[in-house]
Amino acid sequence: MVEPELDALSRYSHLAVAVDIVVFTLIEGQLHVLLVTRGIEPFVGKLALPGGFVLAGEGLDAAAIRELQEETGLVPGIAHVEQLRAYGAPGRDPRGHVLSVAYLALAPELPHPTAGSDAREARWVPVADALGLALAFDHGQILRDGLERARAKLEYTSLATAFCADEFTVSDLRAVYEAVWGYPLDPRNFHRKLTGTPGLLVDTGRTRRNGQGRPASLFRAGTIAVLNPPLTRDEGFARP
Amino acid sequence: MVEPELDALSRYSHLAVAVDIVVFTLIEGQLHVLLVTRGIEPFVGKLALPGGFVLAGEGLDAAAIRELQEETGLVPGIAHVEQLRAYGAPGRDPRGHVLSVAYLALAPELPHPTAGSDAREARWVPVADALGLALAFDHGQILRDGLERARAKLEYTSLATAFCADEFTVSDLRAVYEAVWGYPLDPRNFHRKLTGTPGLLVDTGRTRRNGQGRPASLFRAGTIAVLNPPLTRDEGFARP
DNA sequence: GAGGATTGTCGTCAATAAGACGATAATCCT
DNA sequence: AGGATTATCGTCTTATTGACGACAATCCTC
Repeated sequence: MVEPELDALSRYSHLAVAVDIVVFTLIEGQLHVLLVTRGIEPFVGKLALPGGFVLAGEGLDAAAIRELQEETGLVPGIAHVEQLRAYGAPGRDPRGHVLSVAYLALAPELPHPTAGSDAREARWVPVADALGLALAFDHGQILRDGLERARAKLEYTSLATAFCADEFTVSDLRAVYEAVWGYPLDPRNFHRKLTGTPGLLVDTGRTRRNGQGRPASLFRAGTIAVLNPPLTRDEGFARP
Repeated sequence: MVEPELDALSRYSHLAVAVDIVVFTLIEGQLHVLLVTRGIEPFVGKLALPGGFVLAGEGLDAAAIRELQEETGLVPGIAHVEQLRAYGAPGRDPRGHVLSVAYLALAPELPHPTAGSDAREARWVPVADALGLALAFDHGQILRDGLERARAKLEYTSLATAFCADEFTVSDLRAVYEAVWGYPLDPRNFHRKLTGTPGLLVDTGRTRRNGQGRPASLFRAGTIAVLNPPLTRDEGFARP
């Protein structure tokens, strides 16, 4: 195709660009996703992923982080944020052609679970429930893609630590895996694998009492971000 | 943020949206990427990835496939095409804010390697060379991301077959892995792994003579698209 | 404060898969 | 015919996993 003149760029600006964010966190051992109730058309009253339009001159990552902060009050640096992919089917927004760049964010359990800075109500919904709801736009698909990305990256990265506080126990980590993958793991083999990967966990030397049972050693994330060989999950066992 | 009125969508259309495609193919056992020489500003004369602006009402995948067809004459269905990710840093295009959705395409060796339908010259460049060139825009980064995606997906999918013709030998497949990963694999272990994964390859019963040596059995791709367990690559061995 | 319940950690054993590499098969070349 | 070349099968060793026993260190209850 022929490219535009220098000043004719706006001839090709027929798409609005938005970001939508799949924010996961763990609440009482259960995986939750942040959803907002839409206050305006289209899809008034329906649940949707938090998001909004990219502002002029704003980068995509910046827009995602800004929206995340507006919806949750999350300070950048606490959560892990990465781009998922772009969704641009022509009919996905009834108002017109809107391209959405979806992001995946993982956060530790937050002190204030809900804090909407604008009119929309935001709340944490168990992922198992959210998957059964009819979300606005193609947000159901985006949620499924985000969940699959999170599940896959737990296999071969240290991403699970993004769900944990600065210091955590091996059981904390295992709870993350069990919540995201949806089935229980053997505590002994999990412990062997995670502590046996050099550079993954750094032992603080201290322990933490969890109500009952023997106190667990406290770790913080090490420098290694890649698990090689990976921690394979049992395909076909994930709870929908 | 506050959302626009129904008819105010254009207030948020300040980005132009383009697609850029990383097309890989194998030519004489070497991995090549399709690059075009830019005919207009900015970056006149520089090499860039093929791509162009998304047309009004056009989906992203459709735009990528259209551009791919315009540049290479590739018929949809022959090549594997998947979205890579979106690139939207404000300064990546000197003309203004342009969001690019990058795609990765893998094609078997084509009869007509170069066929530009417009003024730009397109040609296959060995990836080893392309990585050392200063490409236009952030296309160097996109190329590196595309290469990493291809390398990673060979590990756990049957994607290598996308580089091969309809029928192929185990050696053909191994040549794909060696070209993409950049180092040699043991023919015996590779053969055992690939033929030992049920459902991955379907034996046609026929063989093919390759100049010298014993004729090789001809296979076609089976129904299994995921390798479990994966074929792990040797990290830190890849040739740049 | 003794015993049981609970949770964390270490160890053992068998099954599986991968890396190294010998050996044979089926072709081409000279 | 003999050597070179490529394909395929087999063997051995080692690394990793999955299943599960055993012990350690705490809490709870009587």
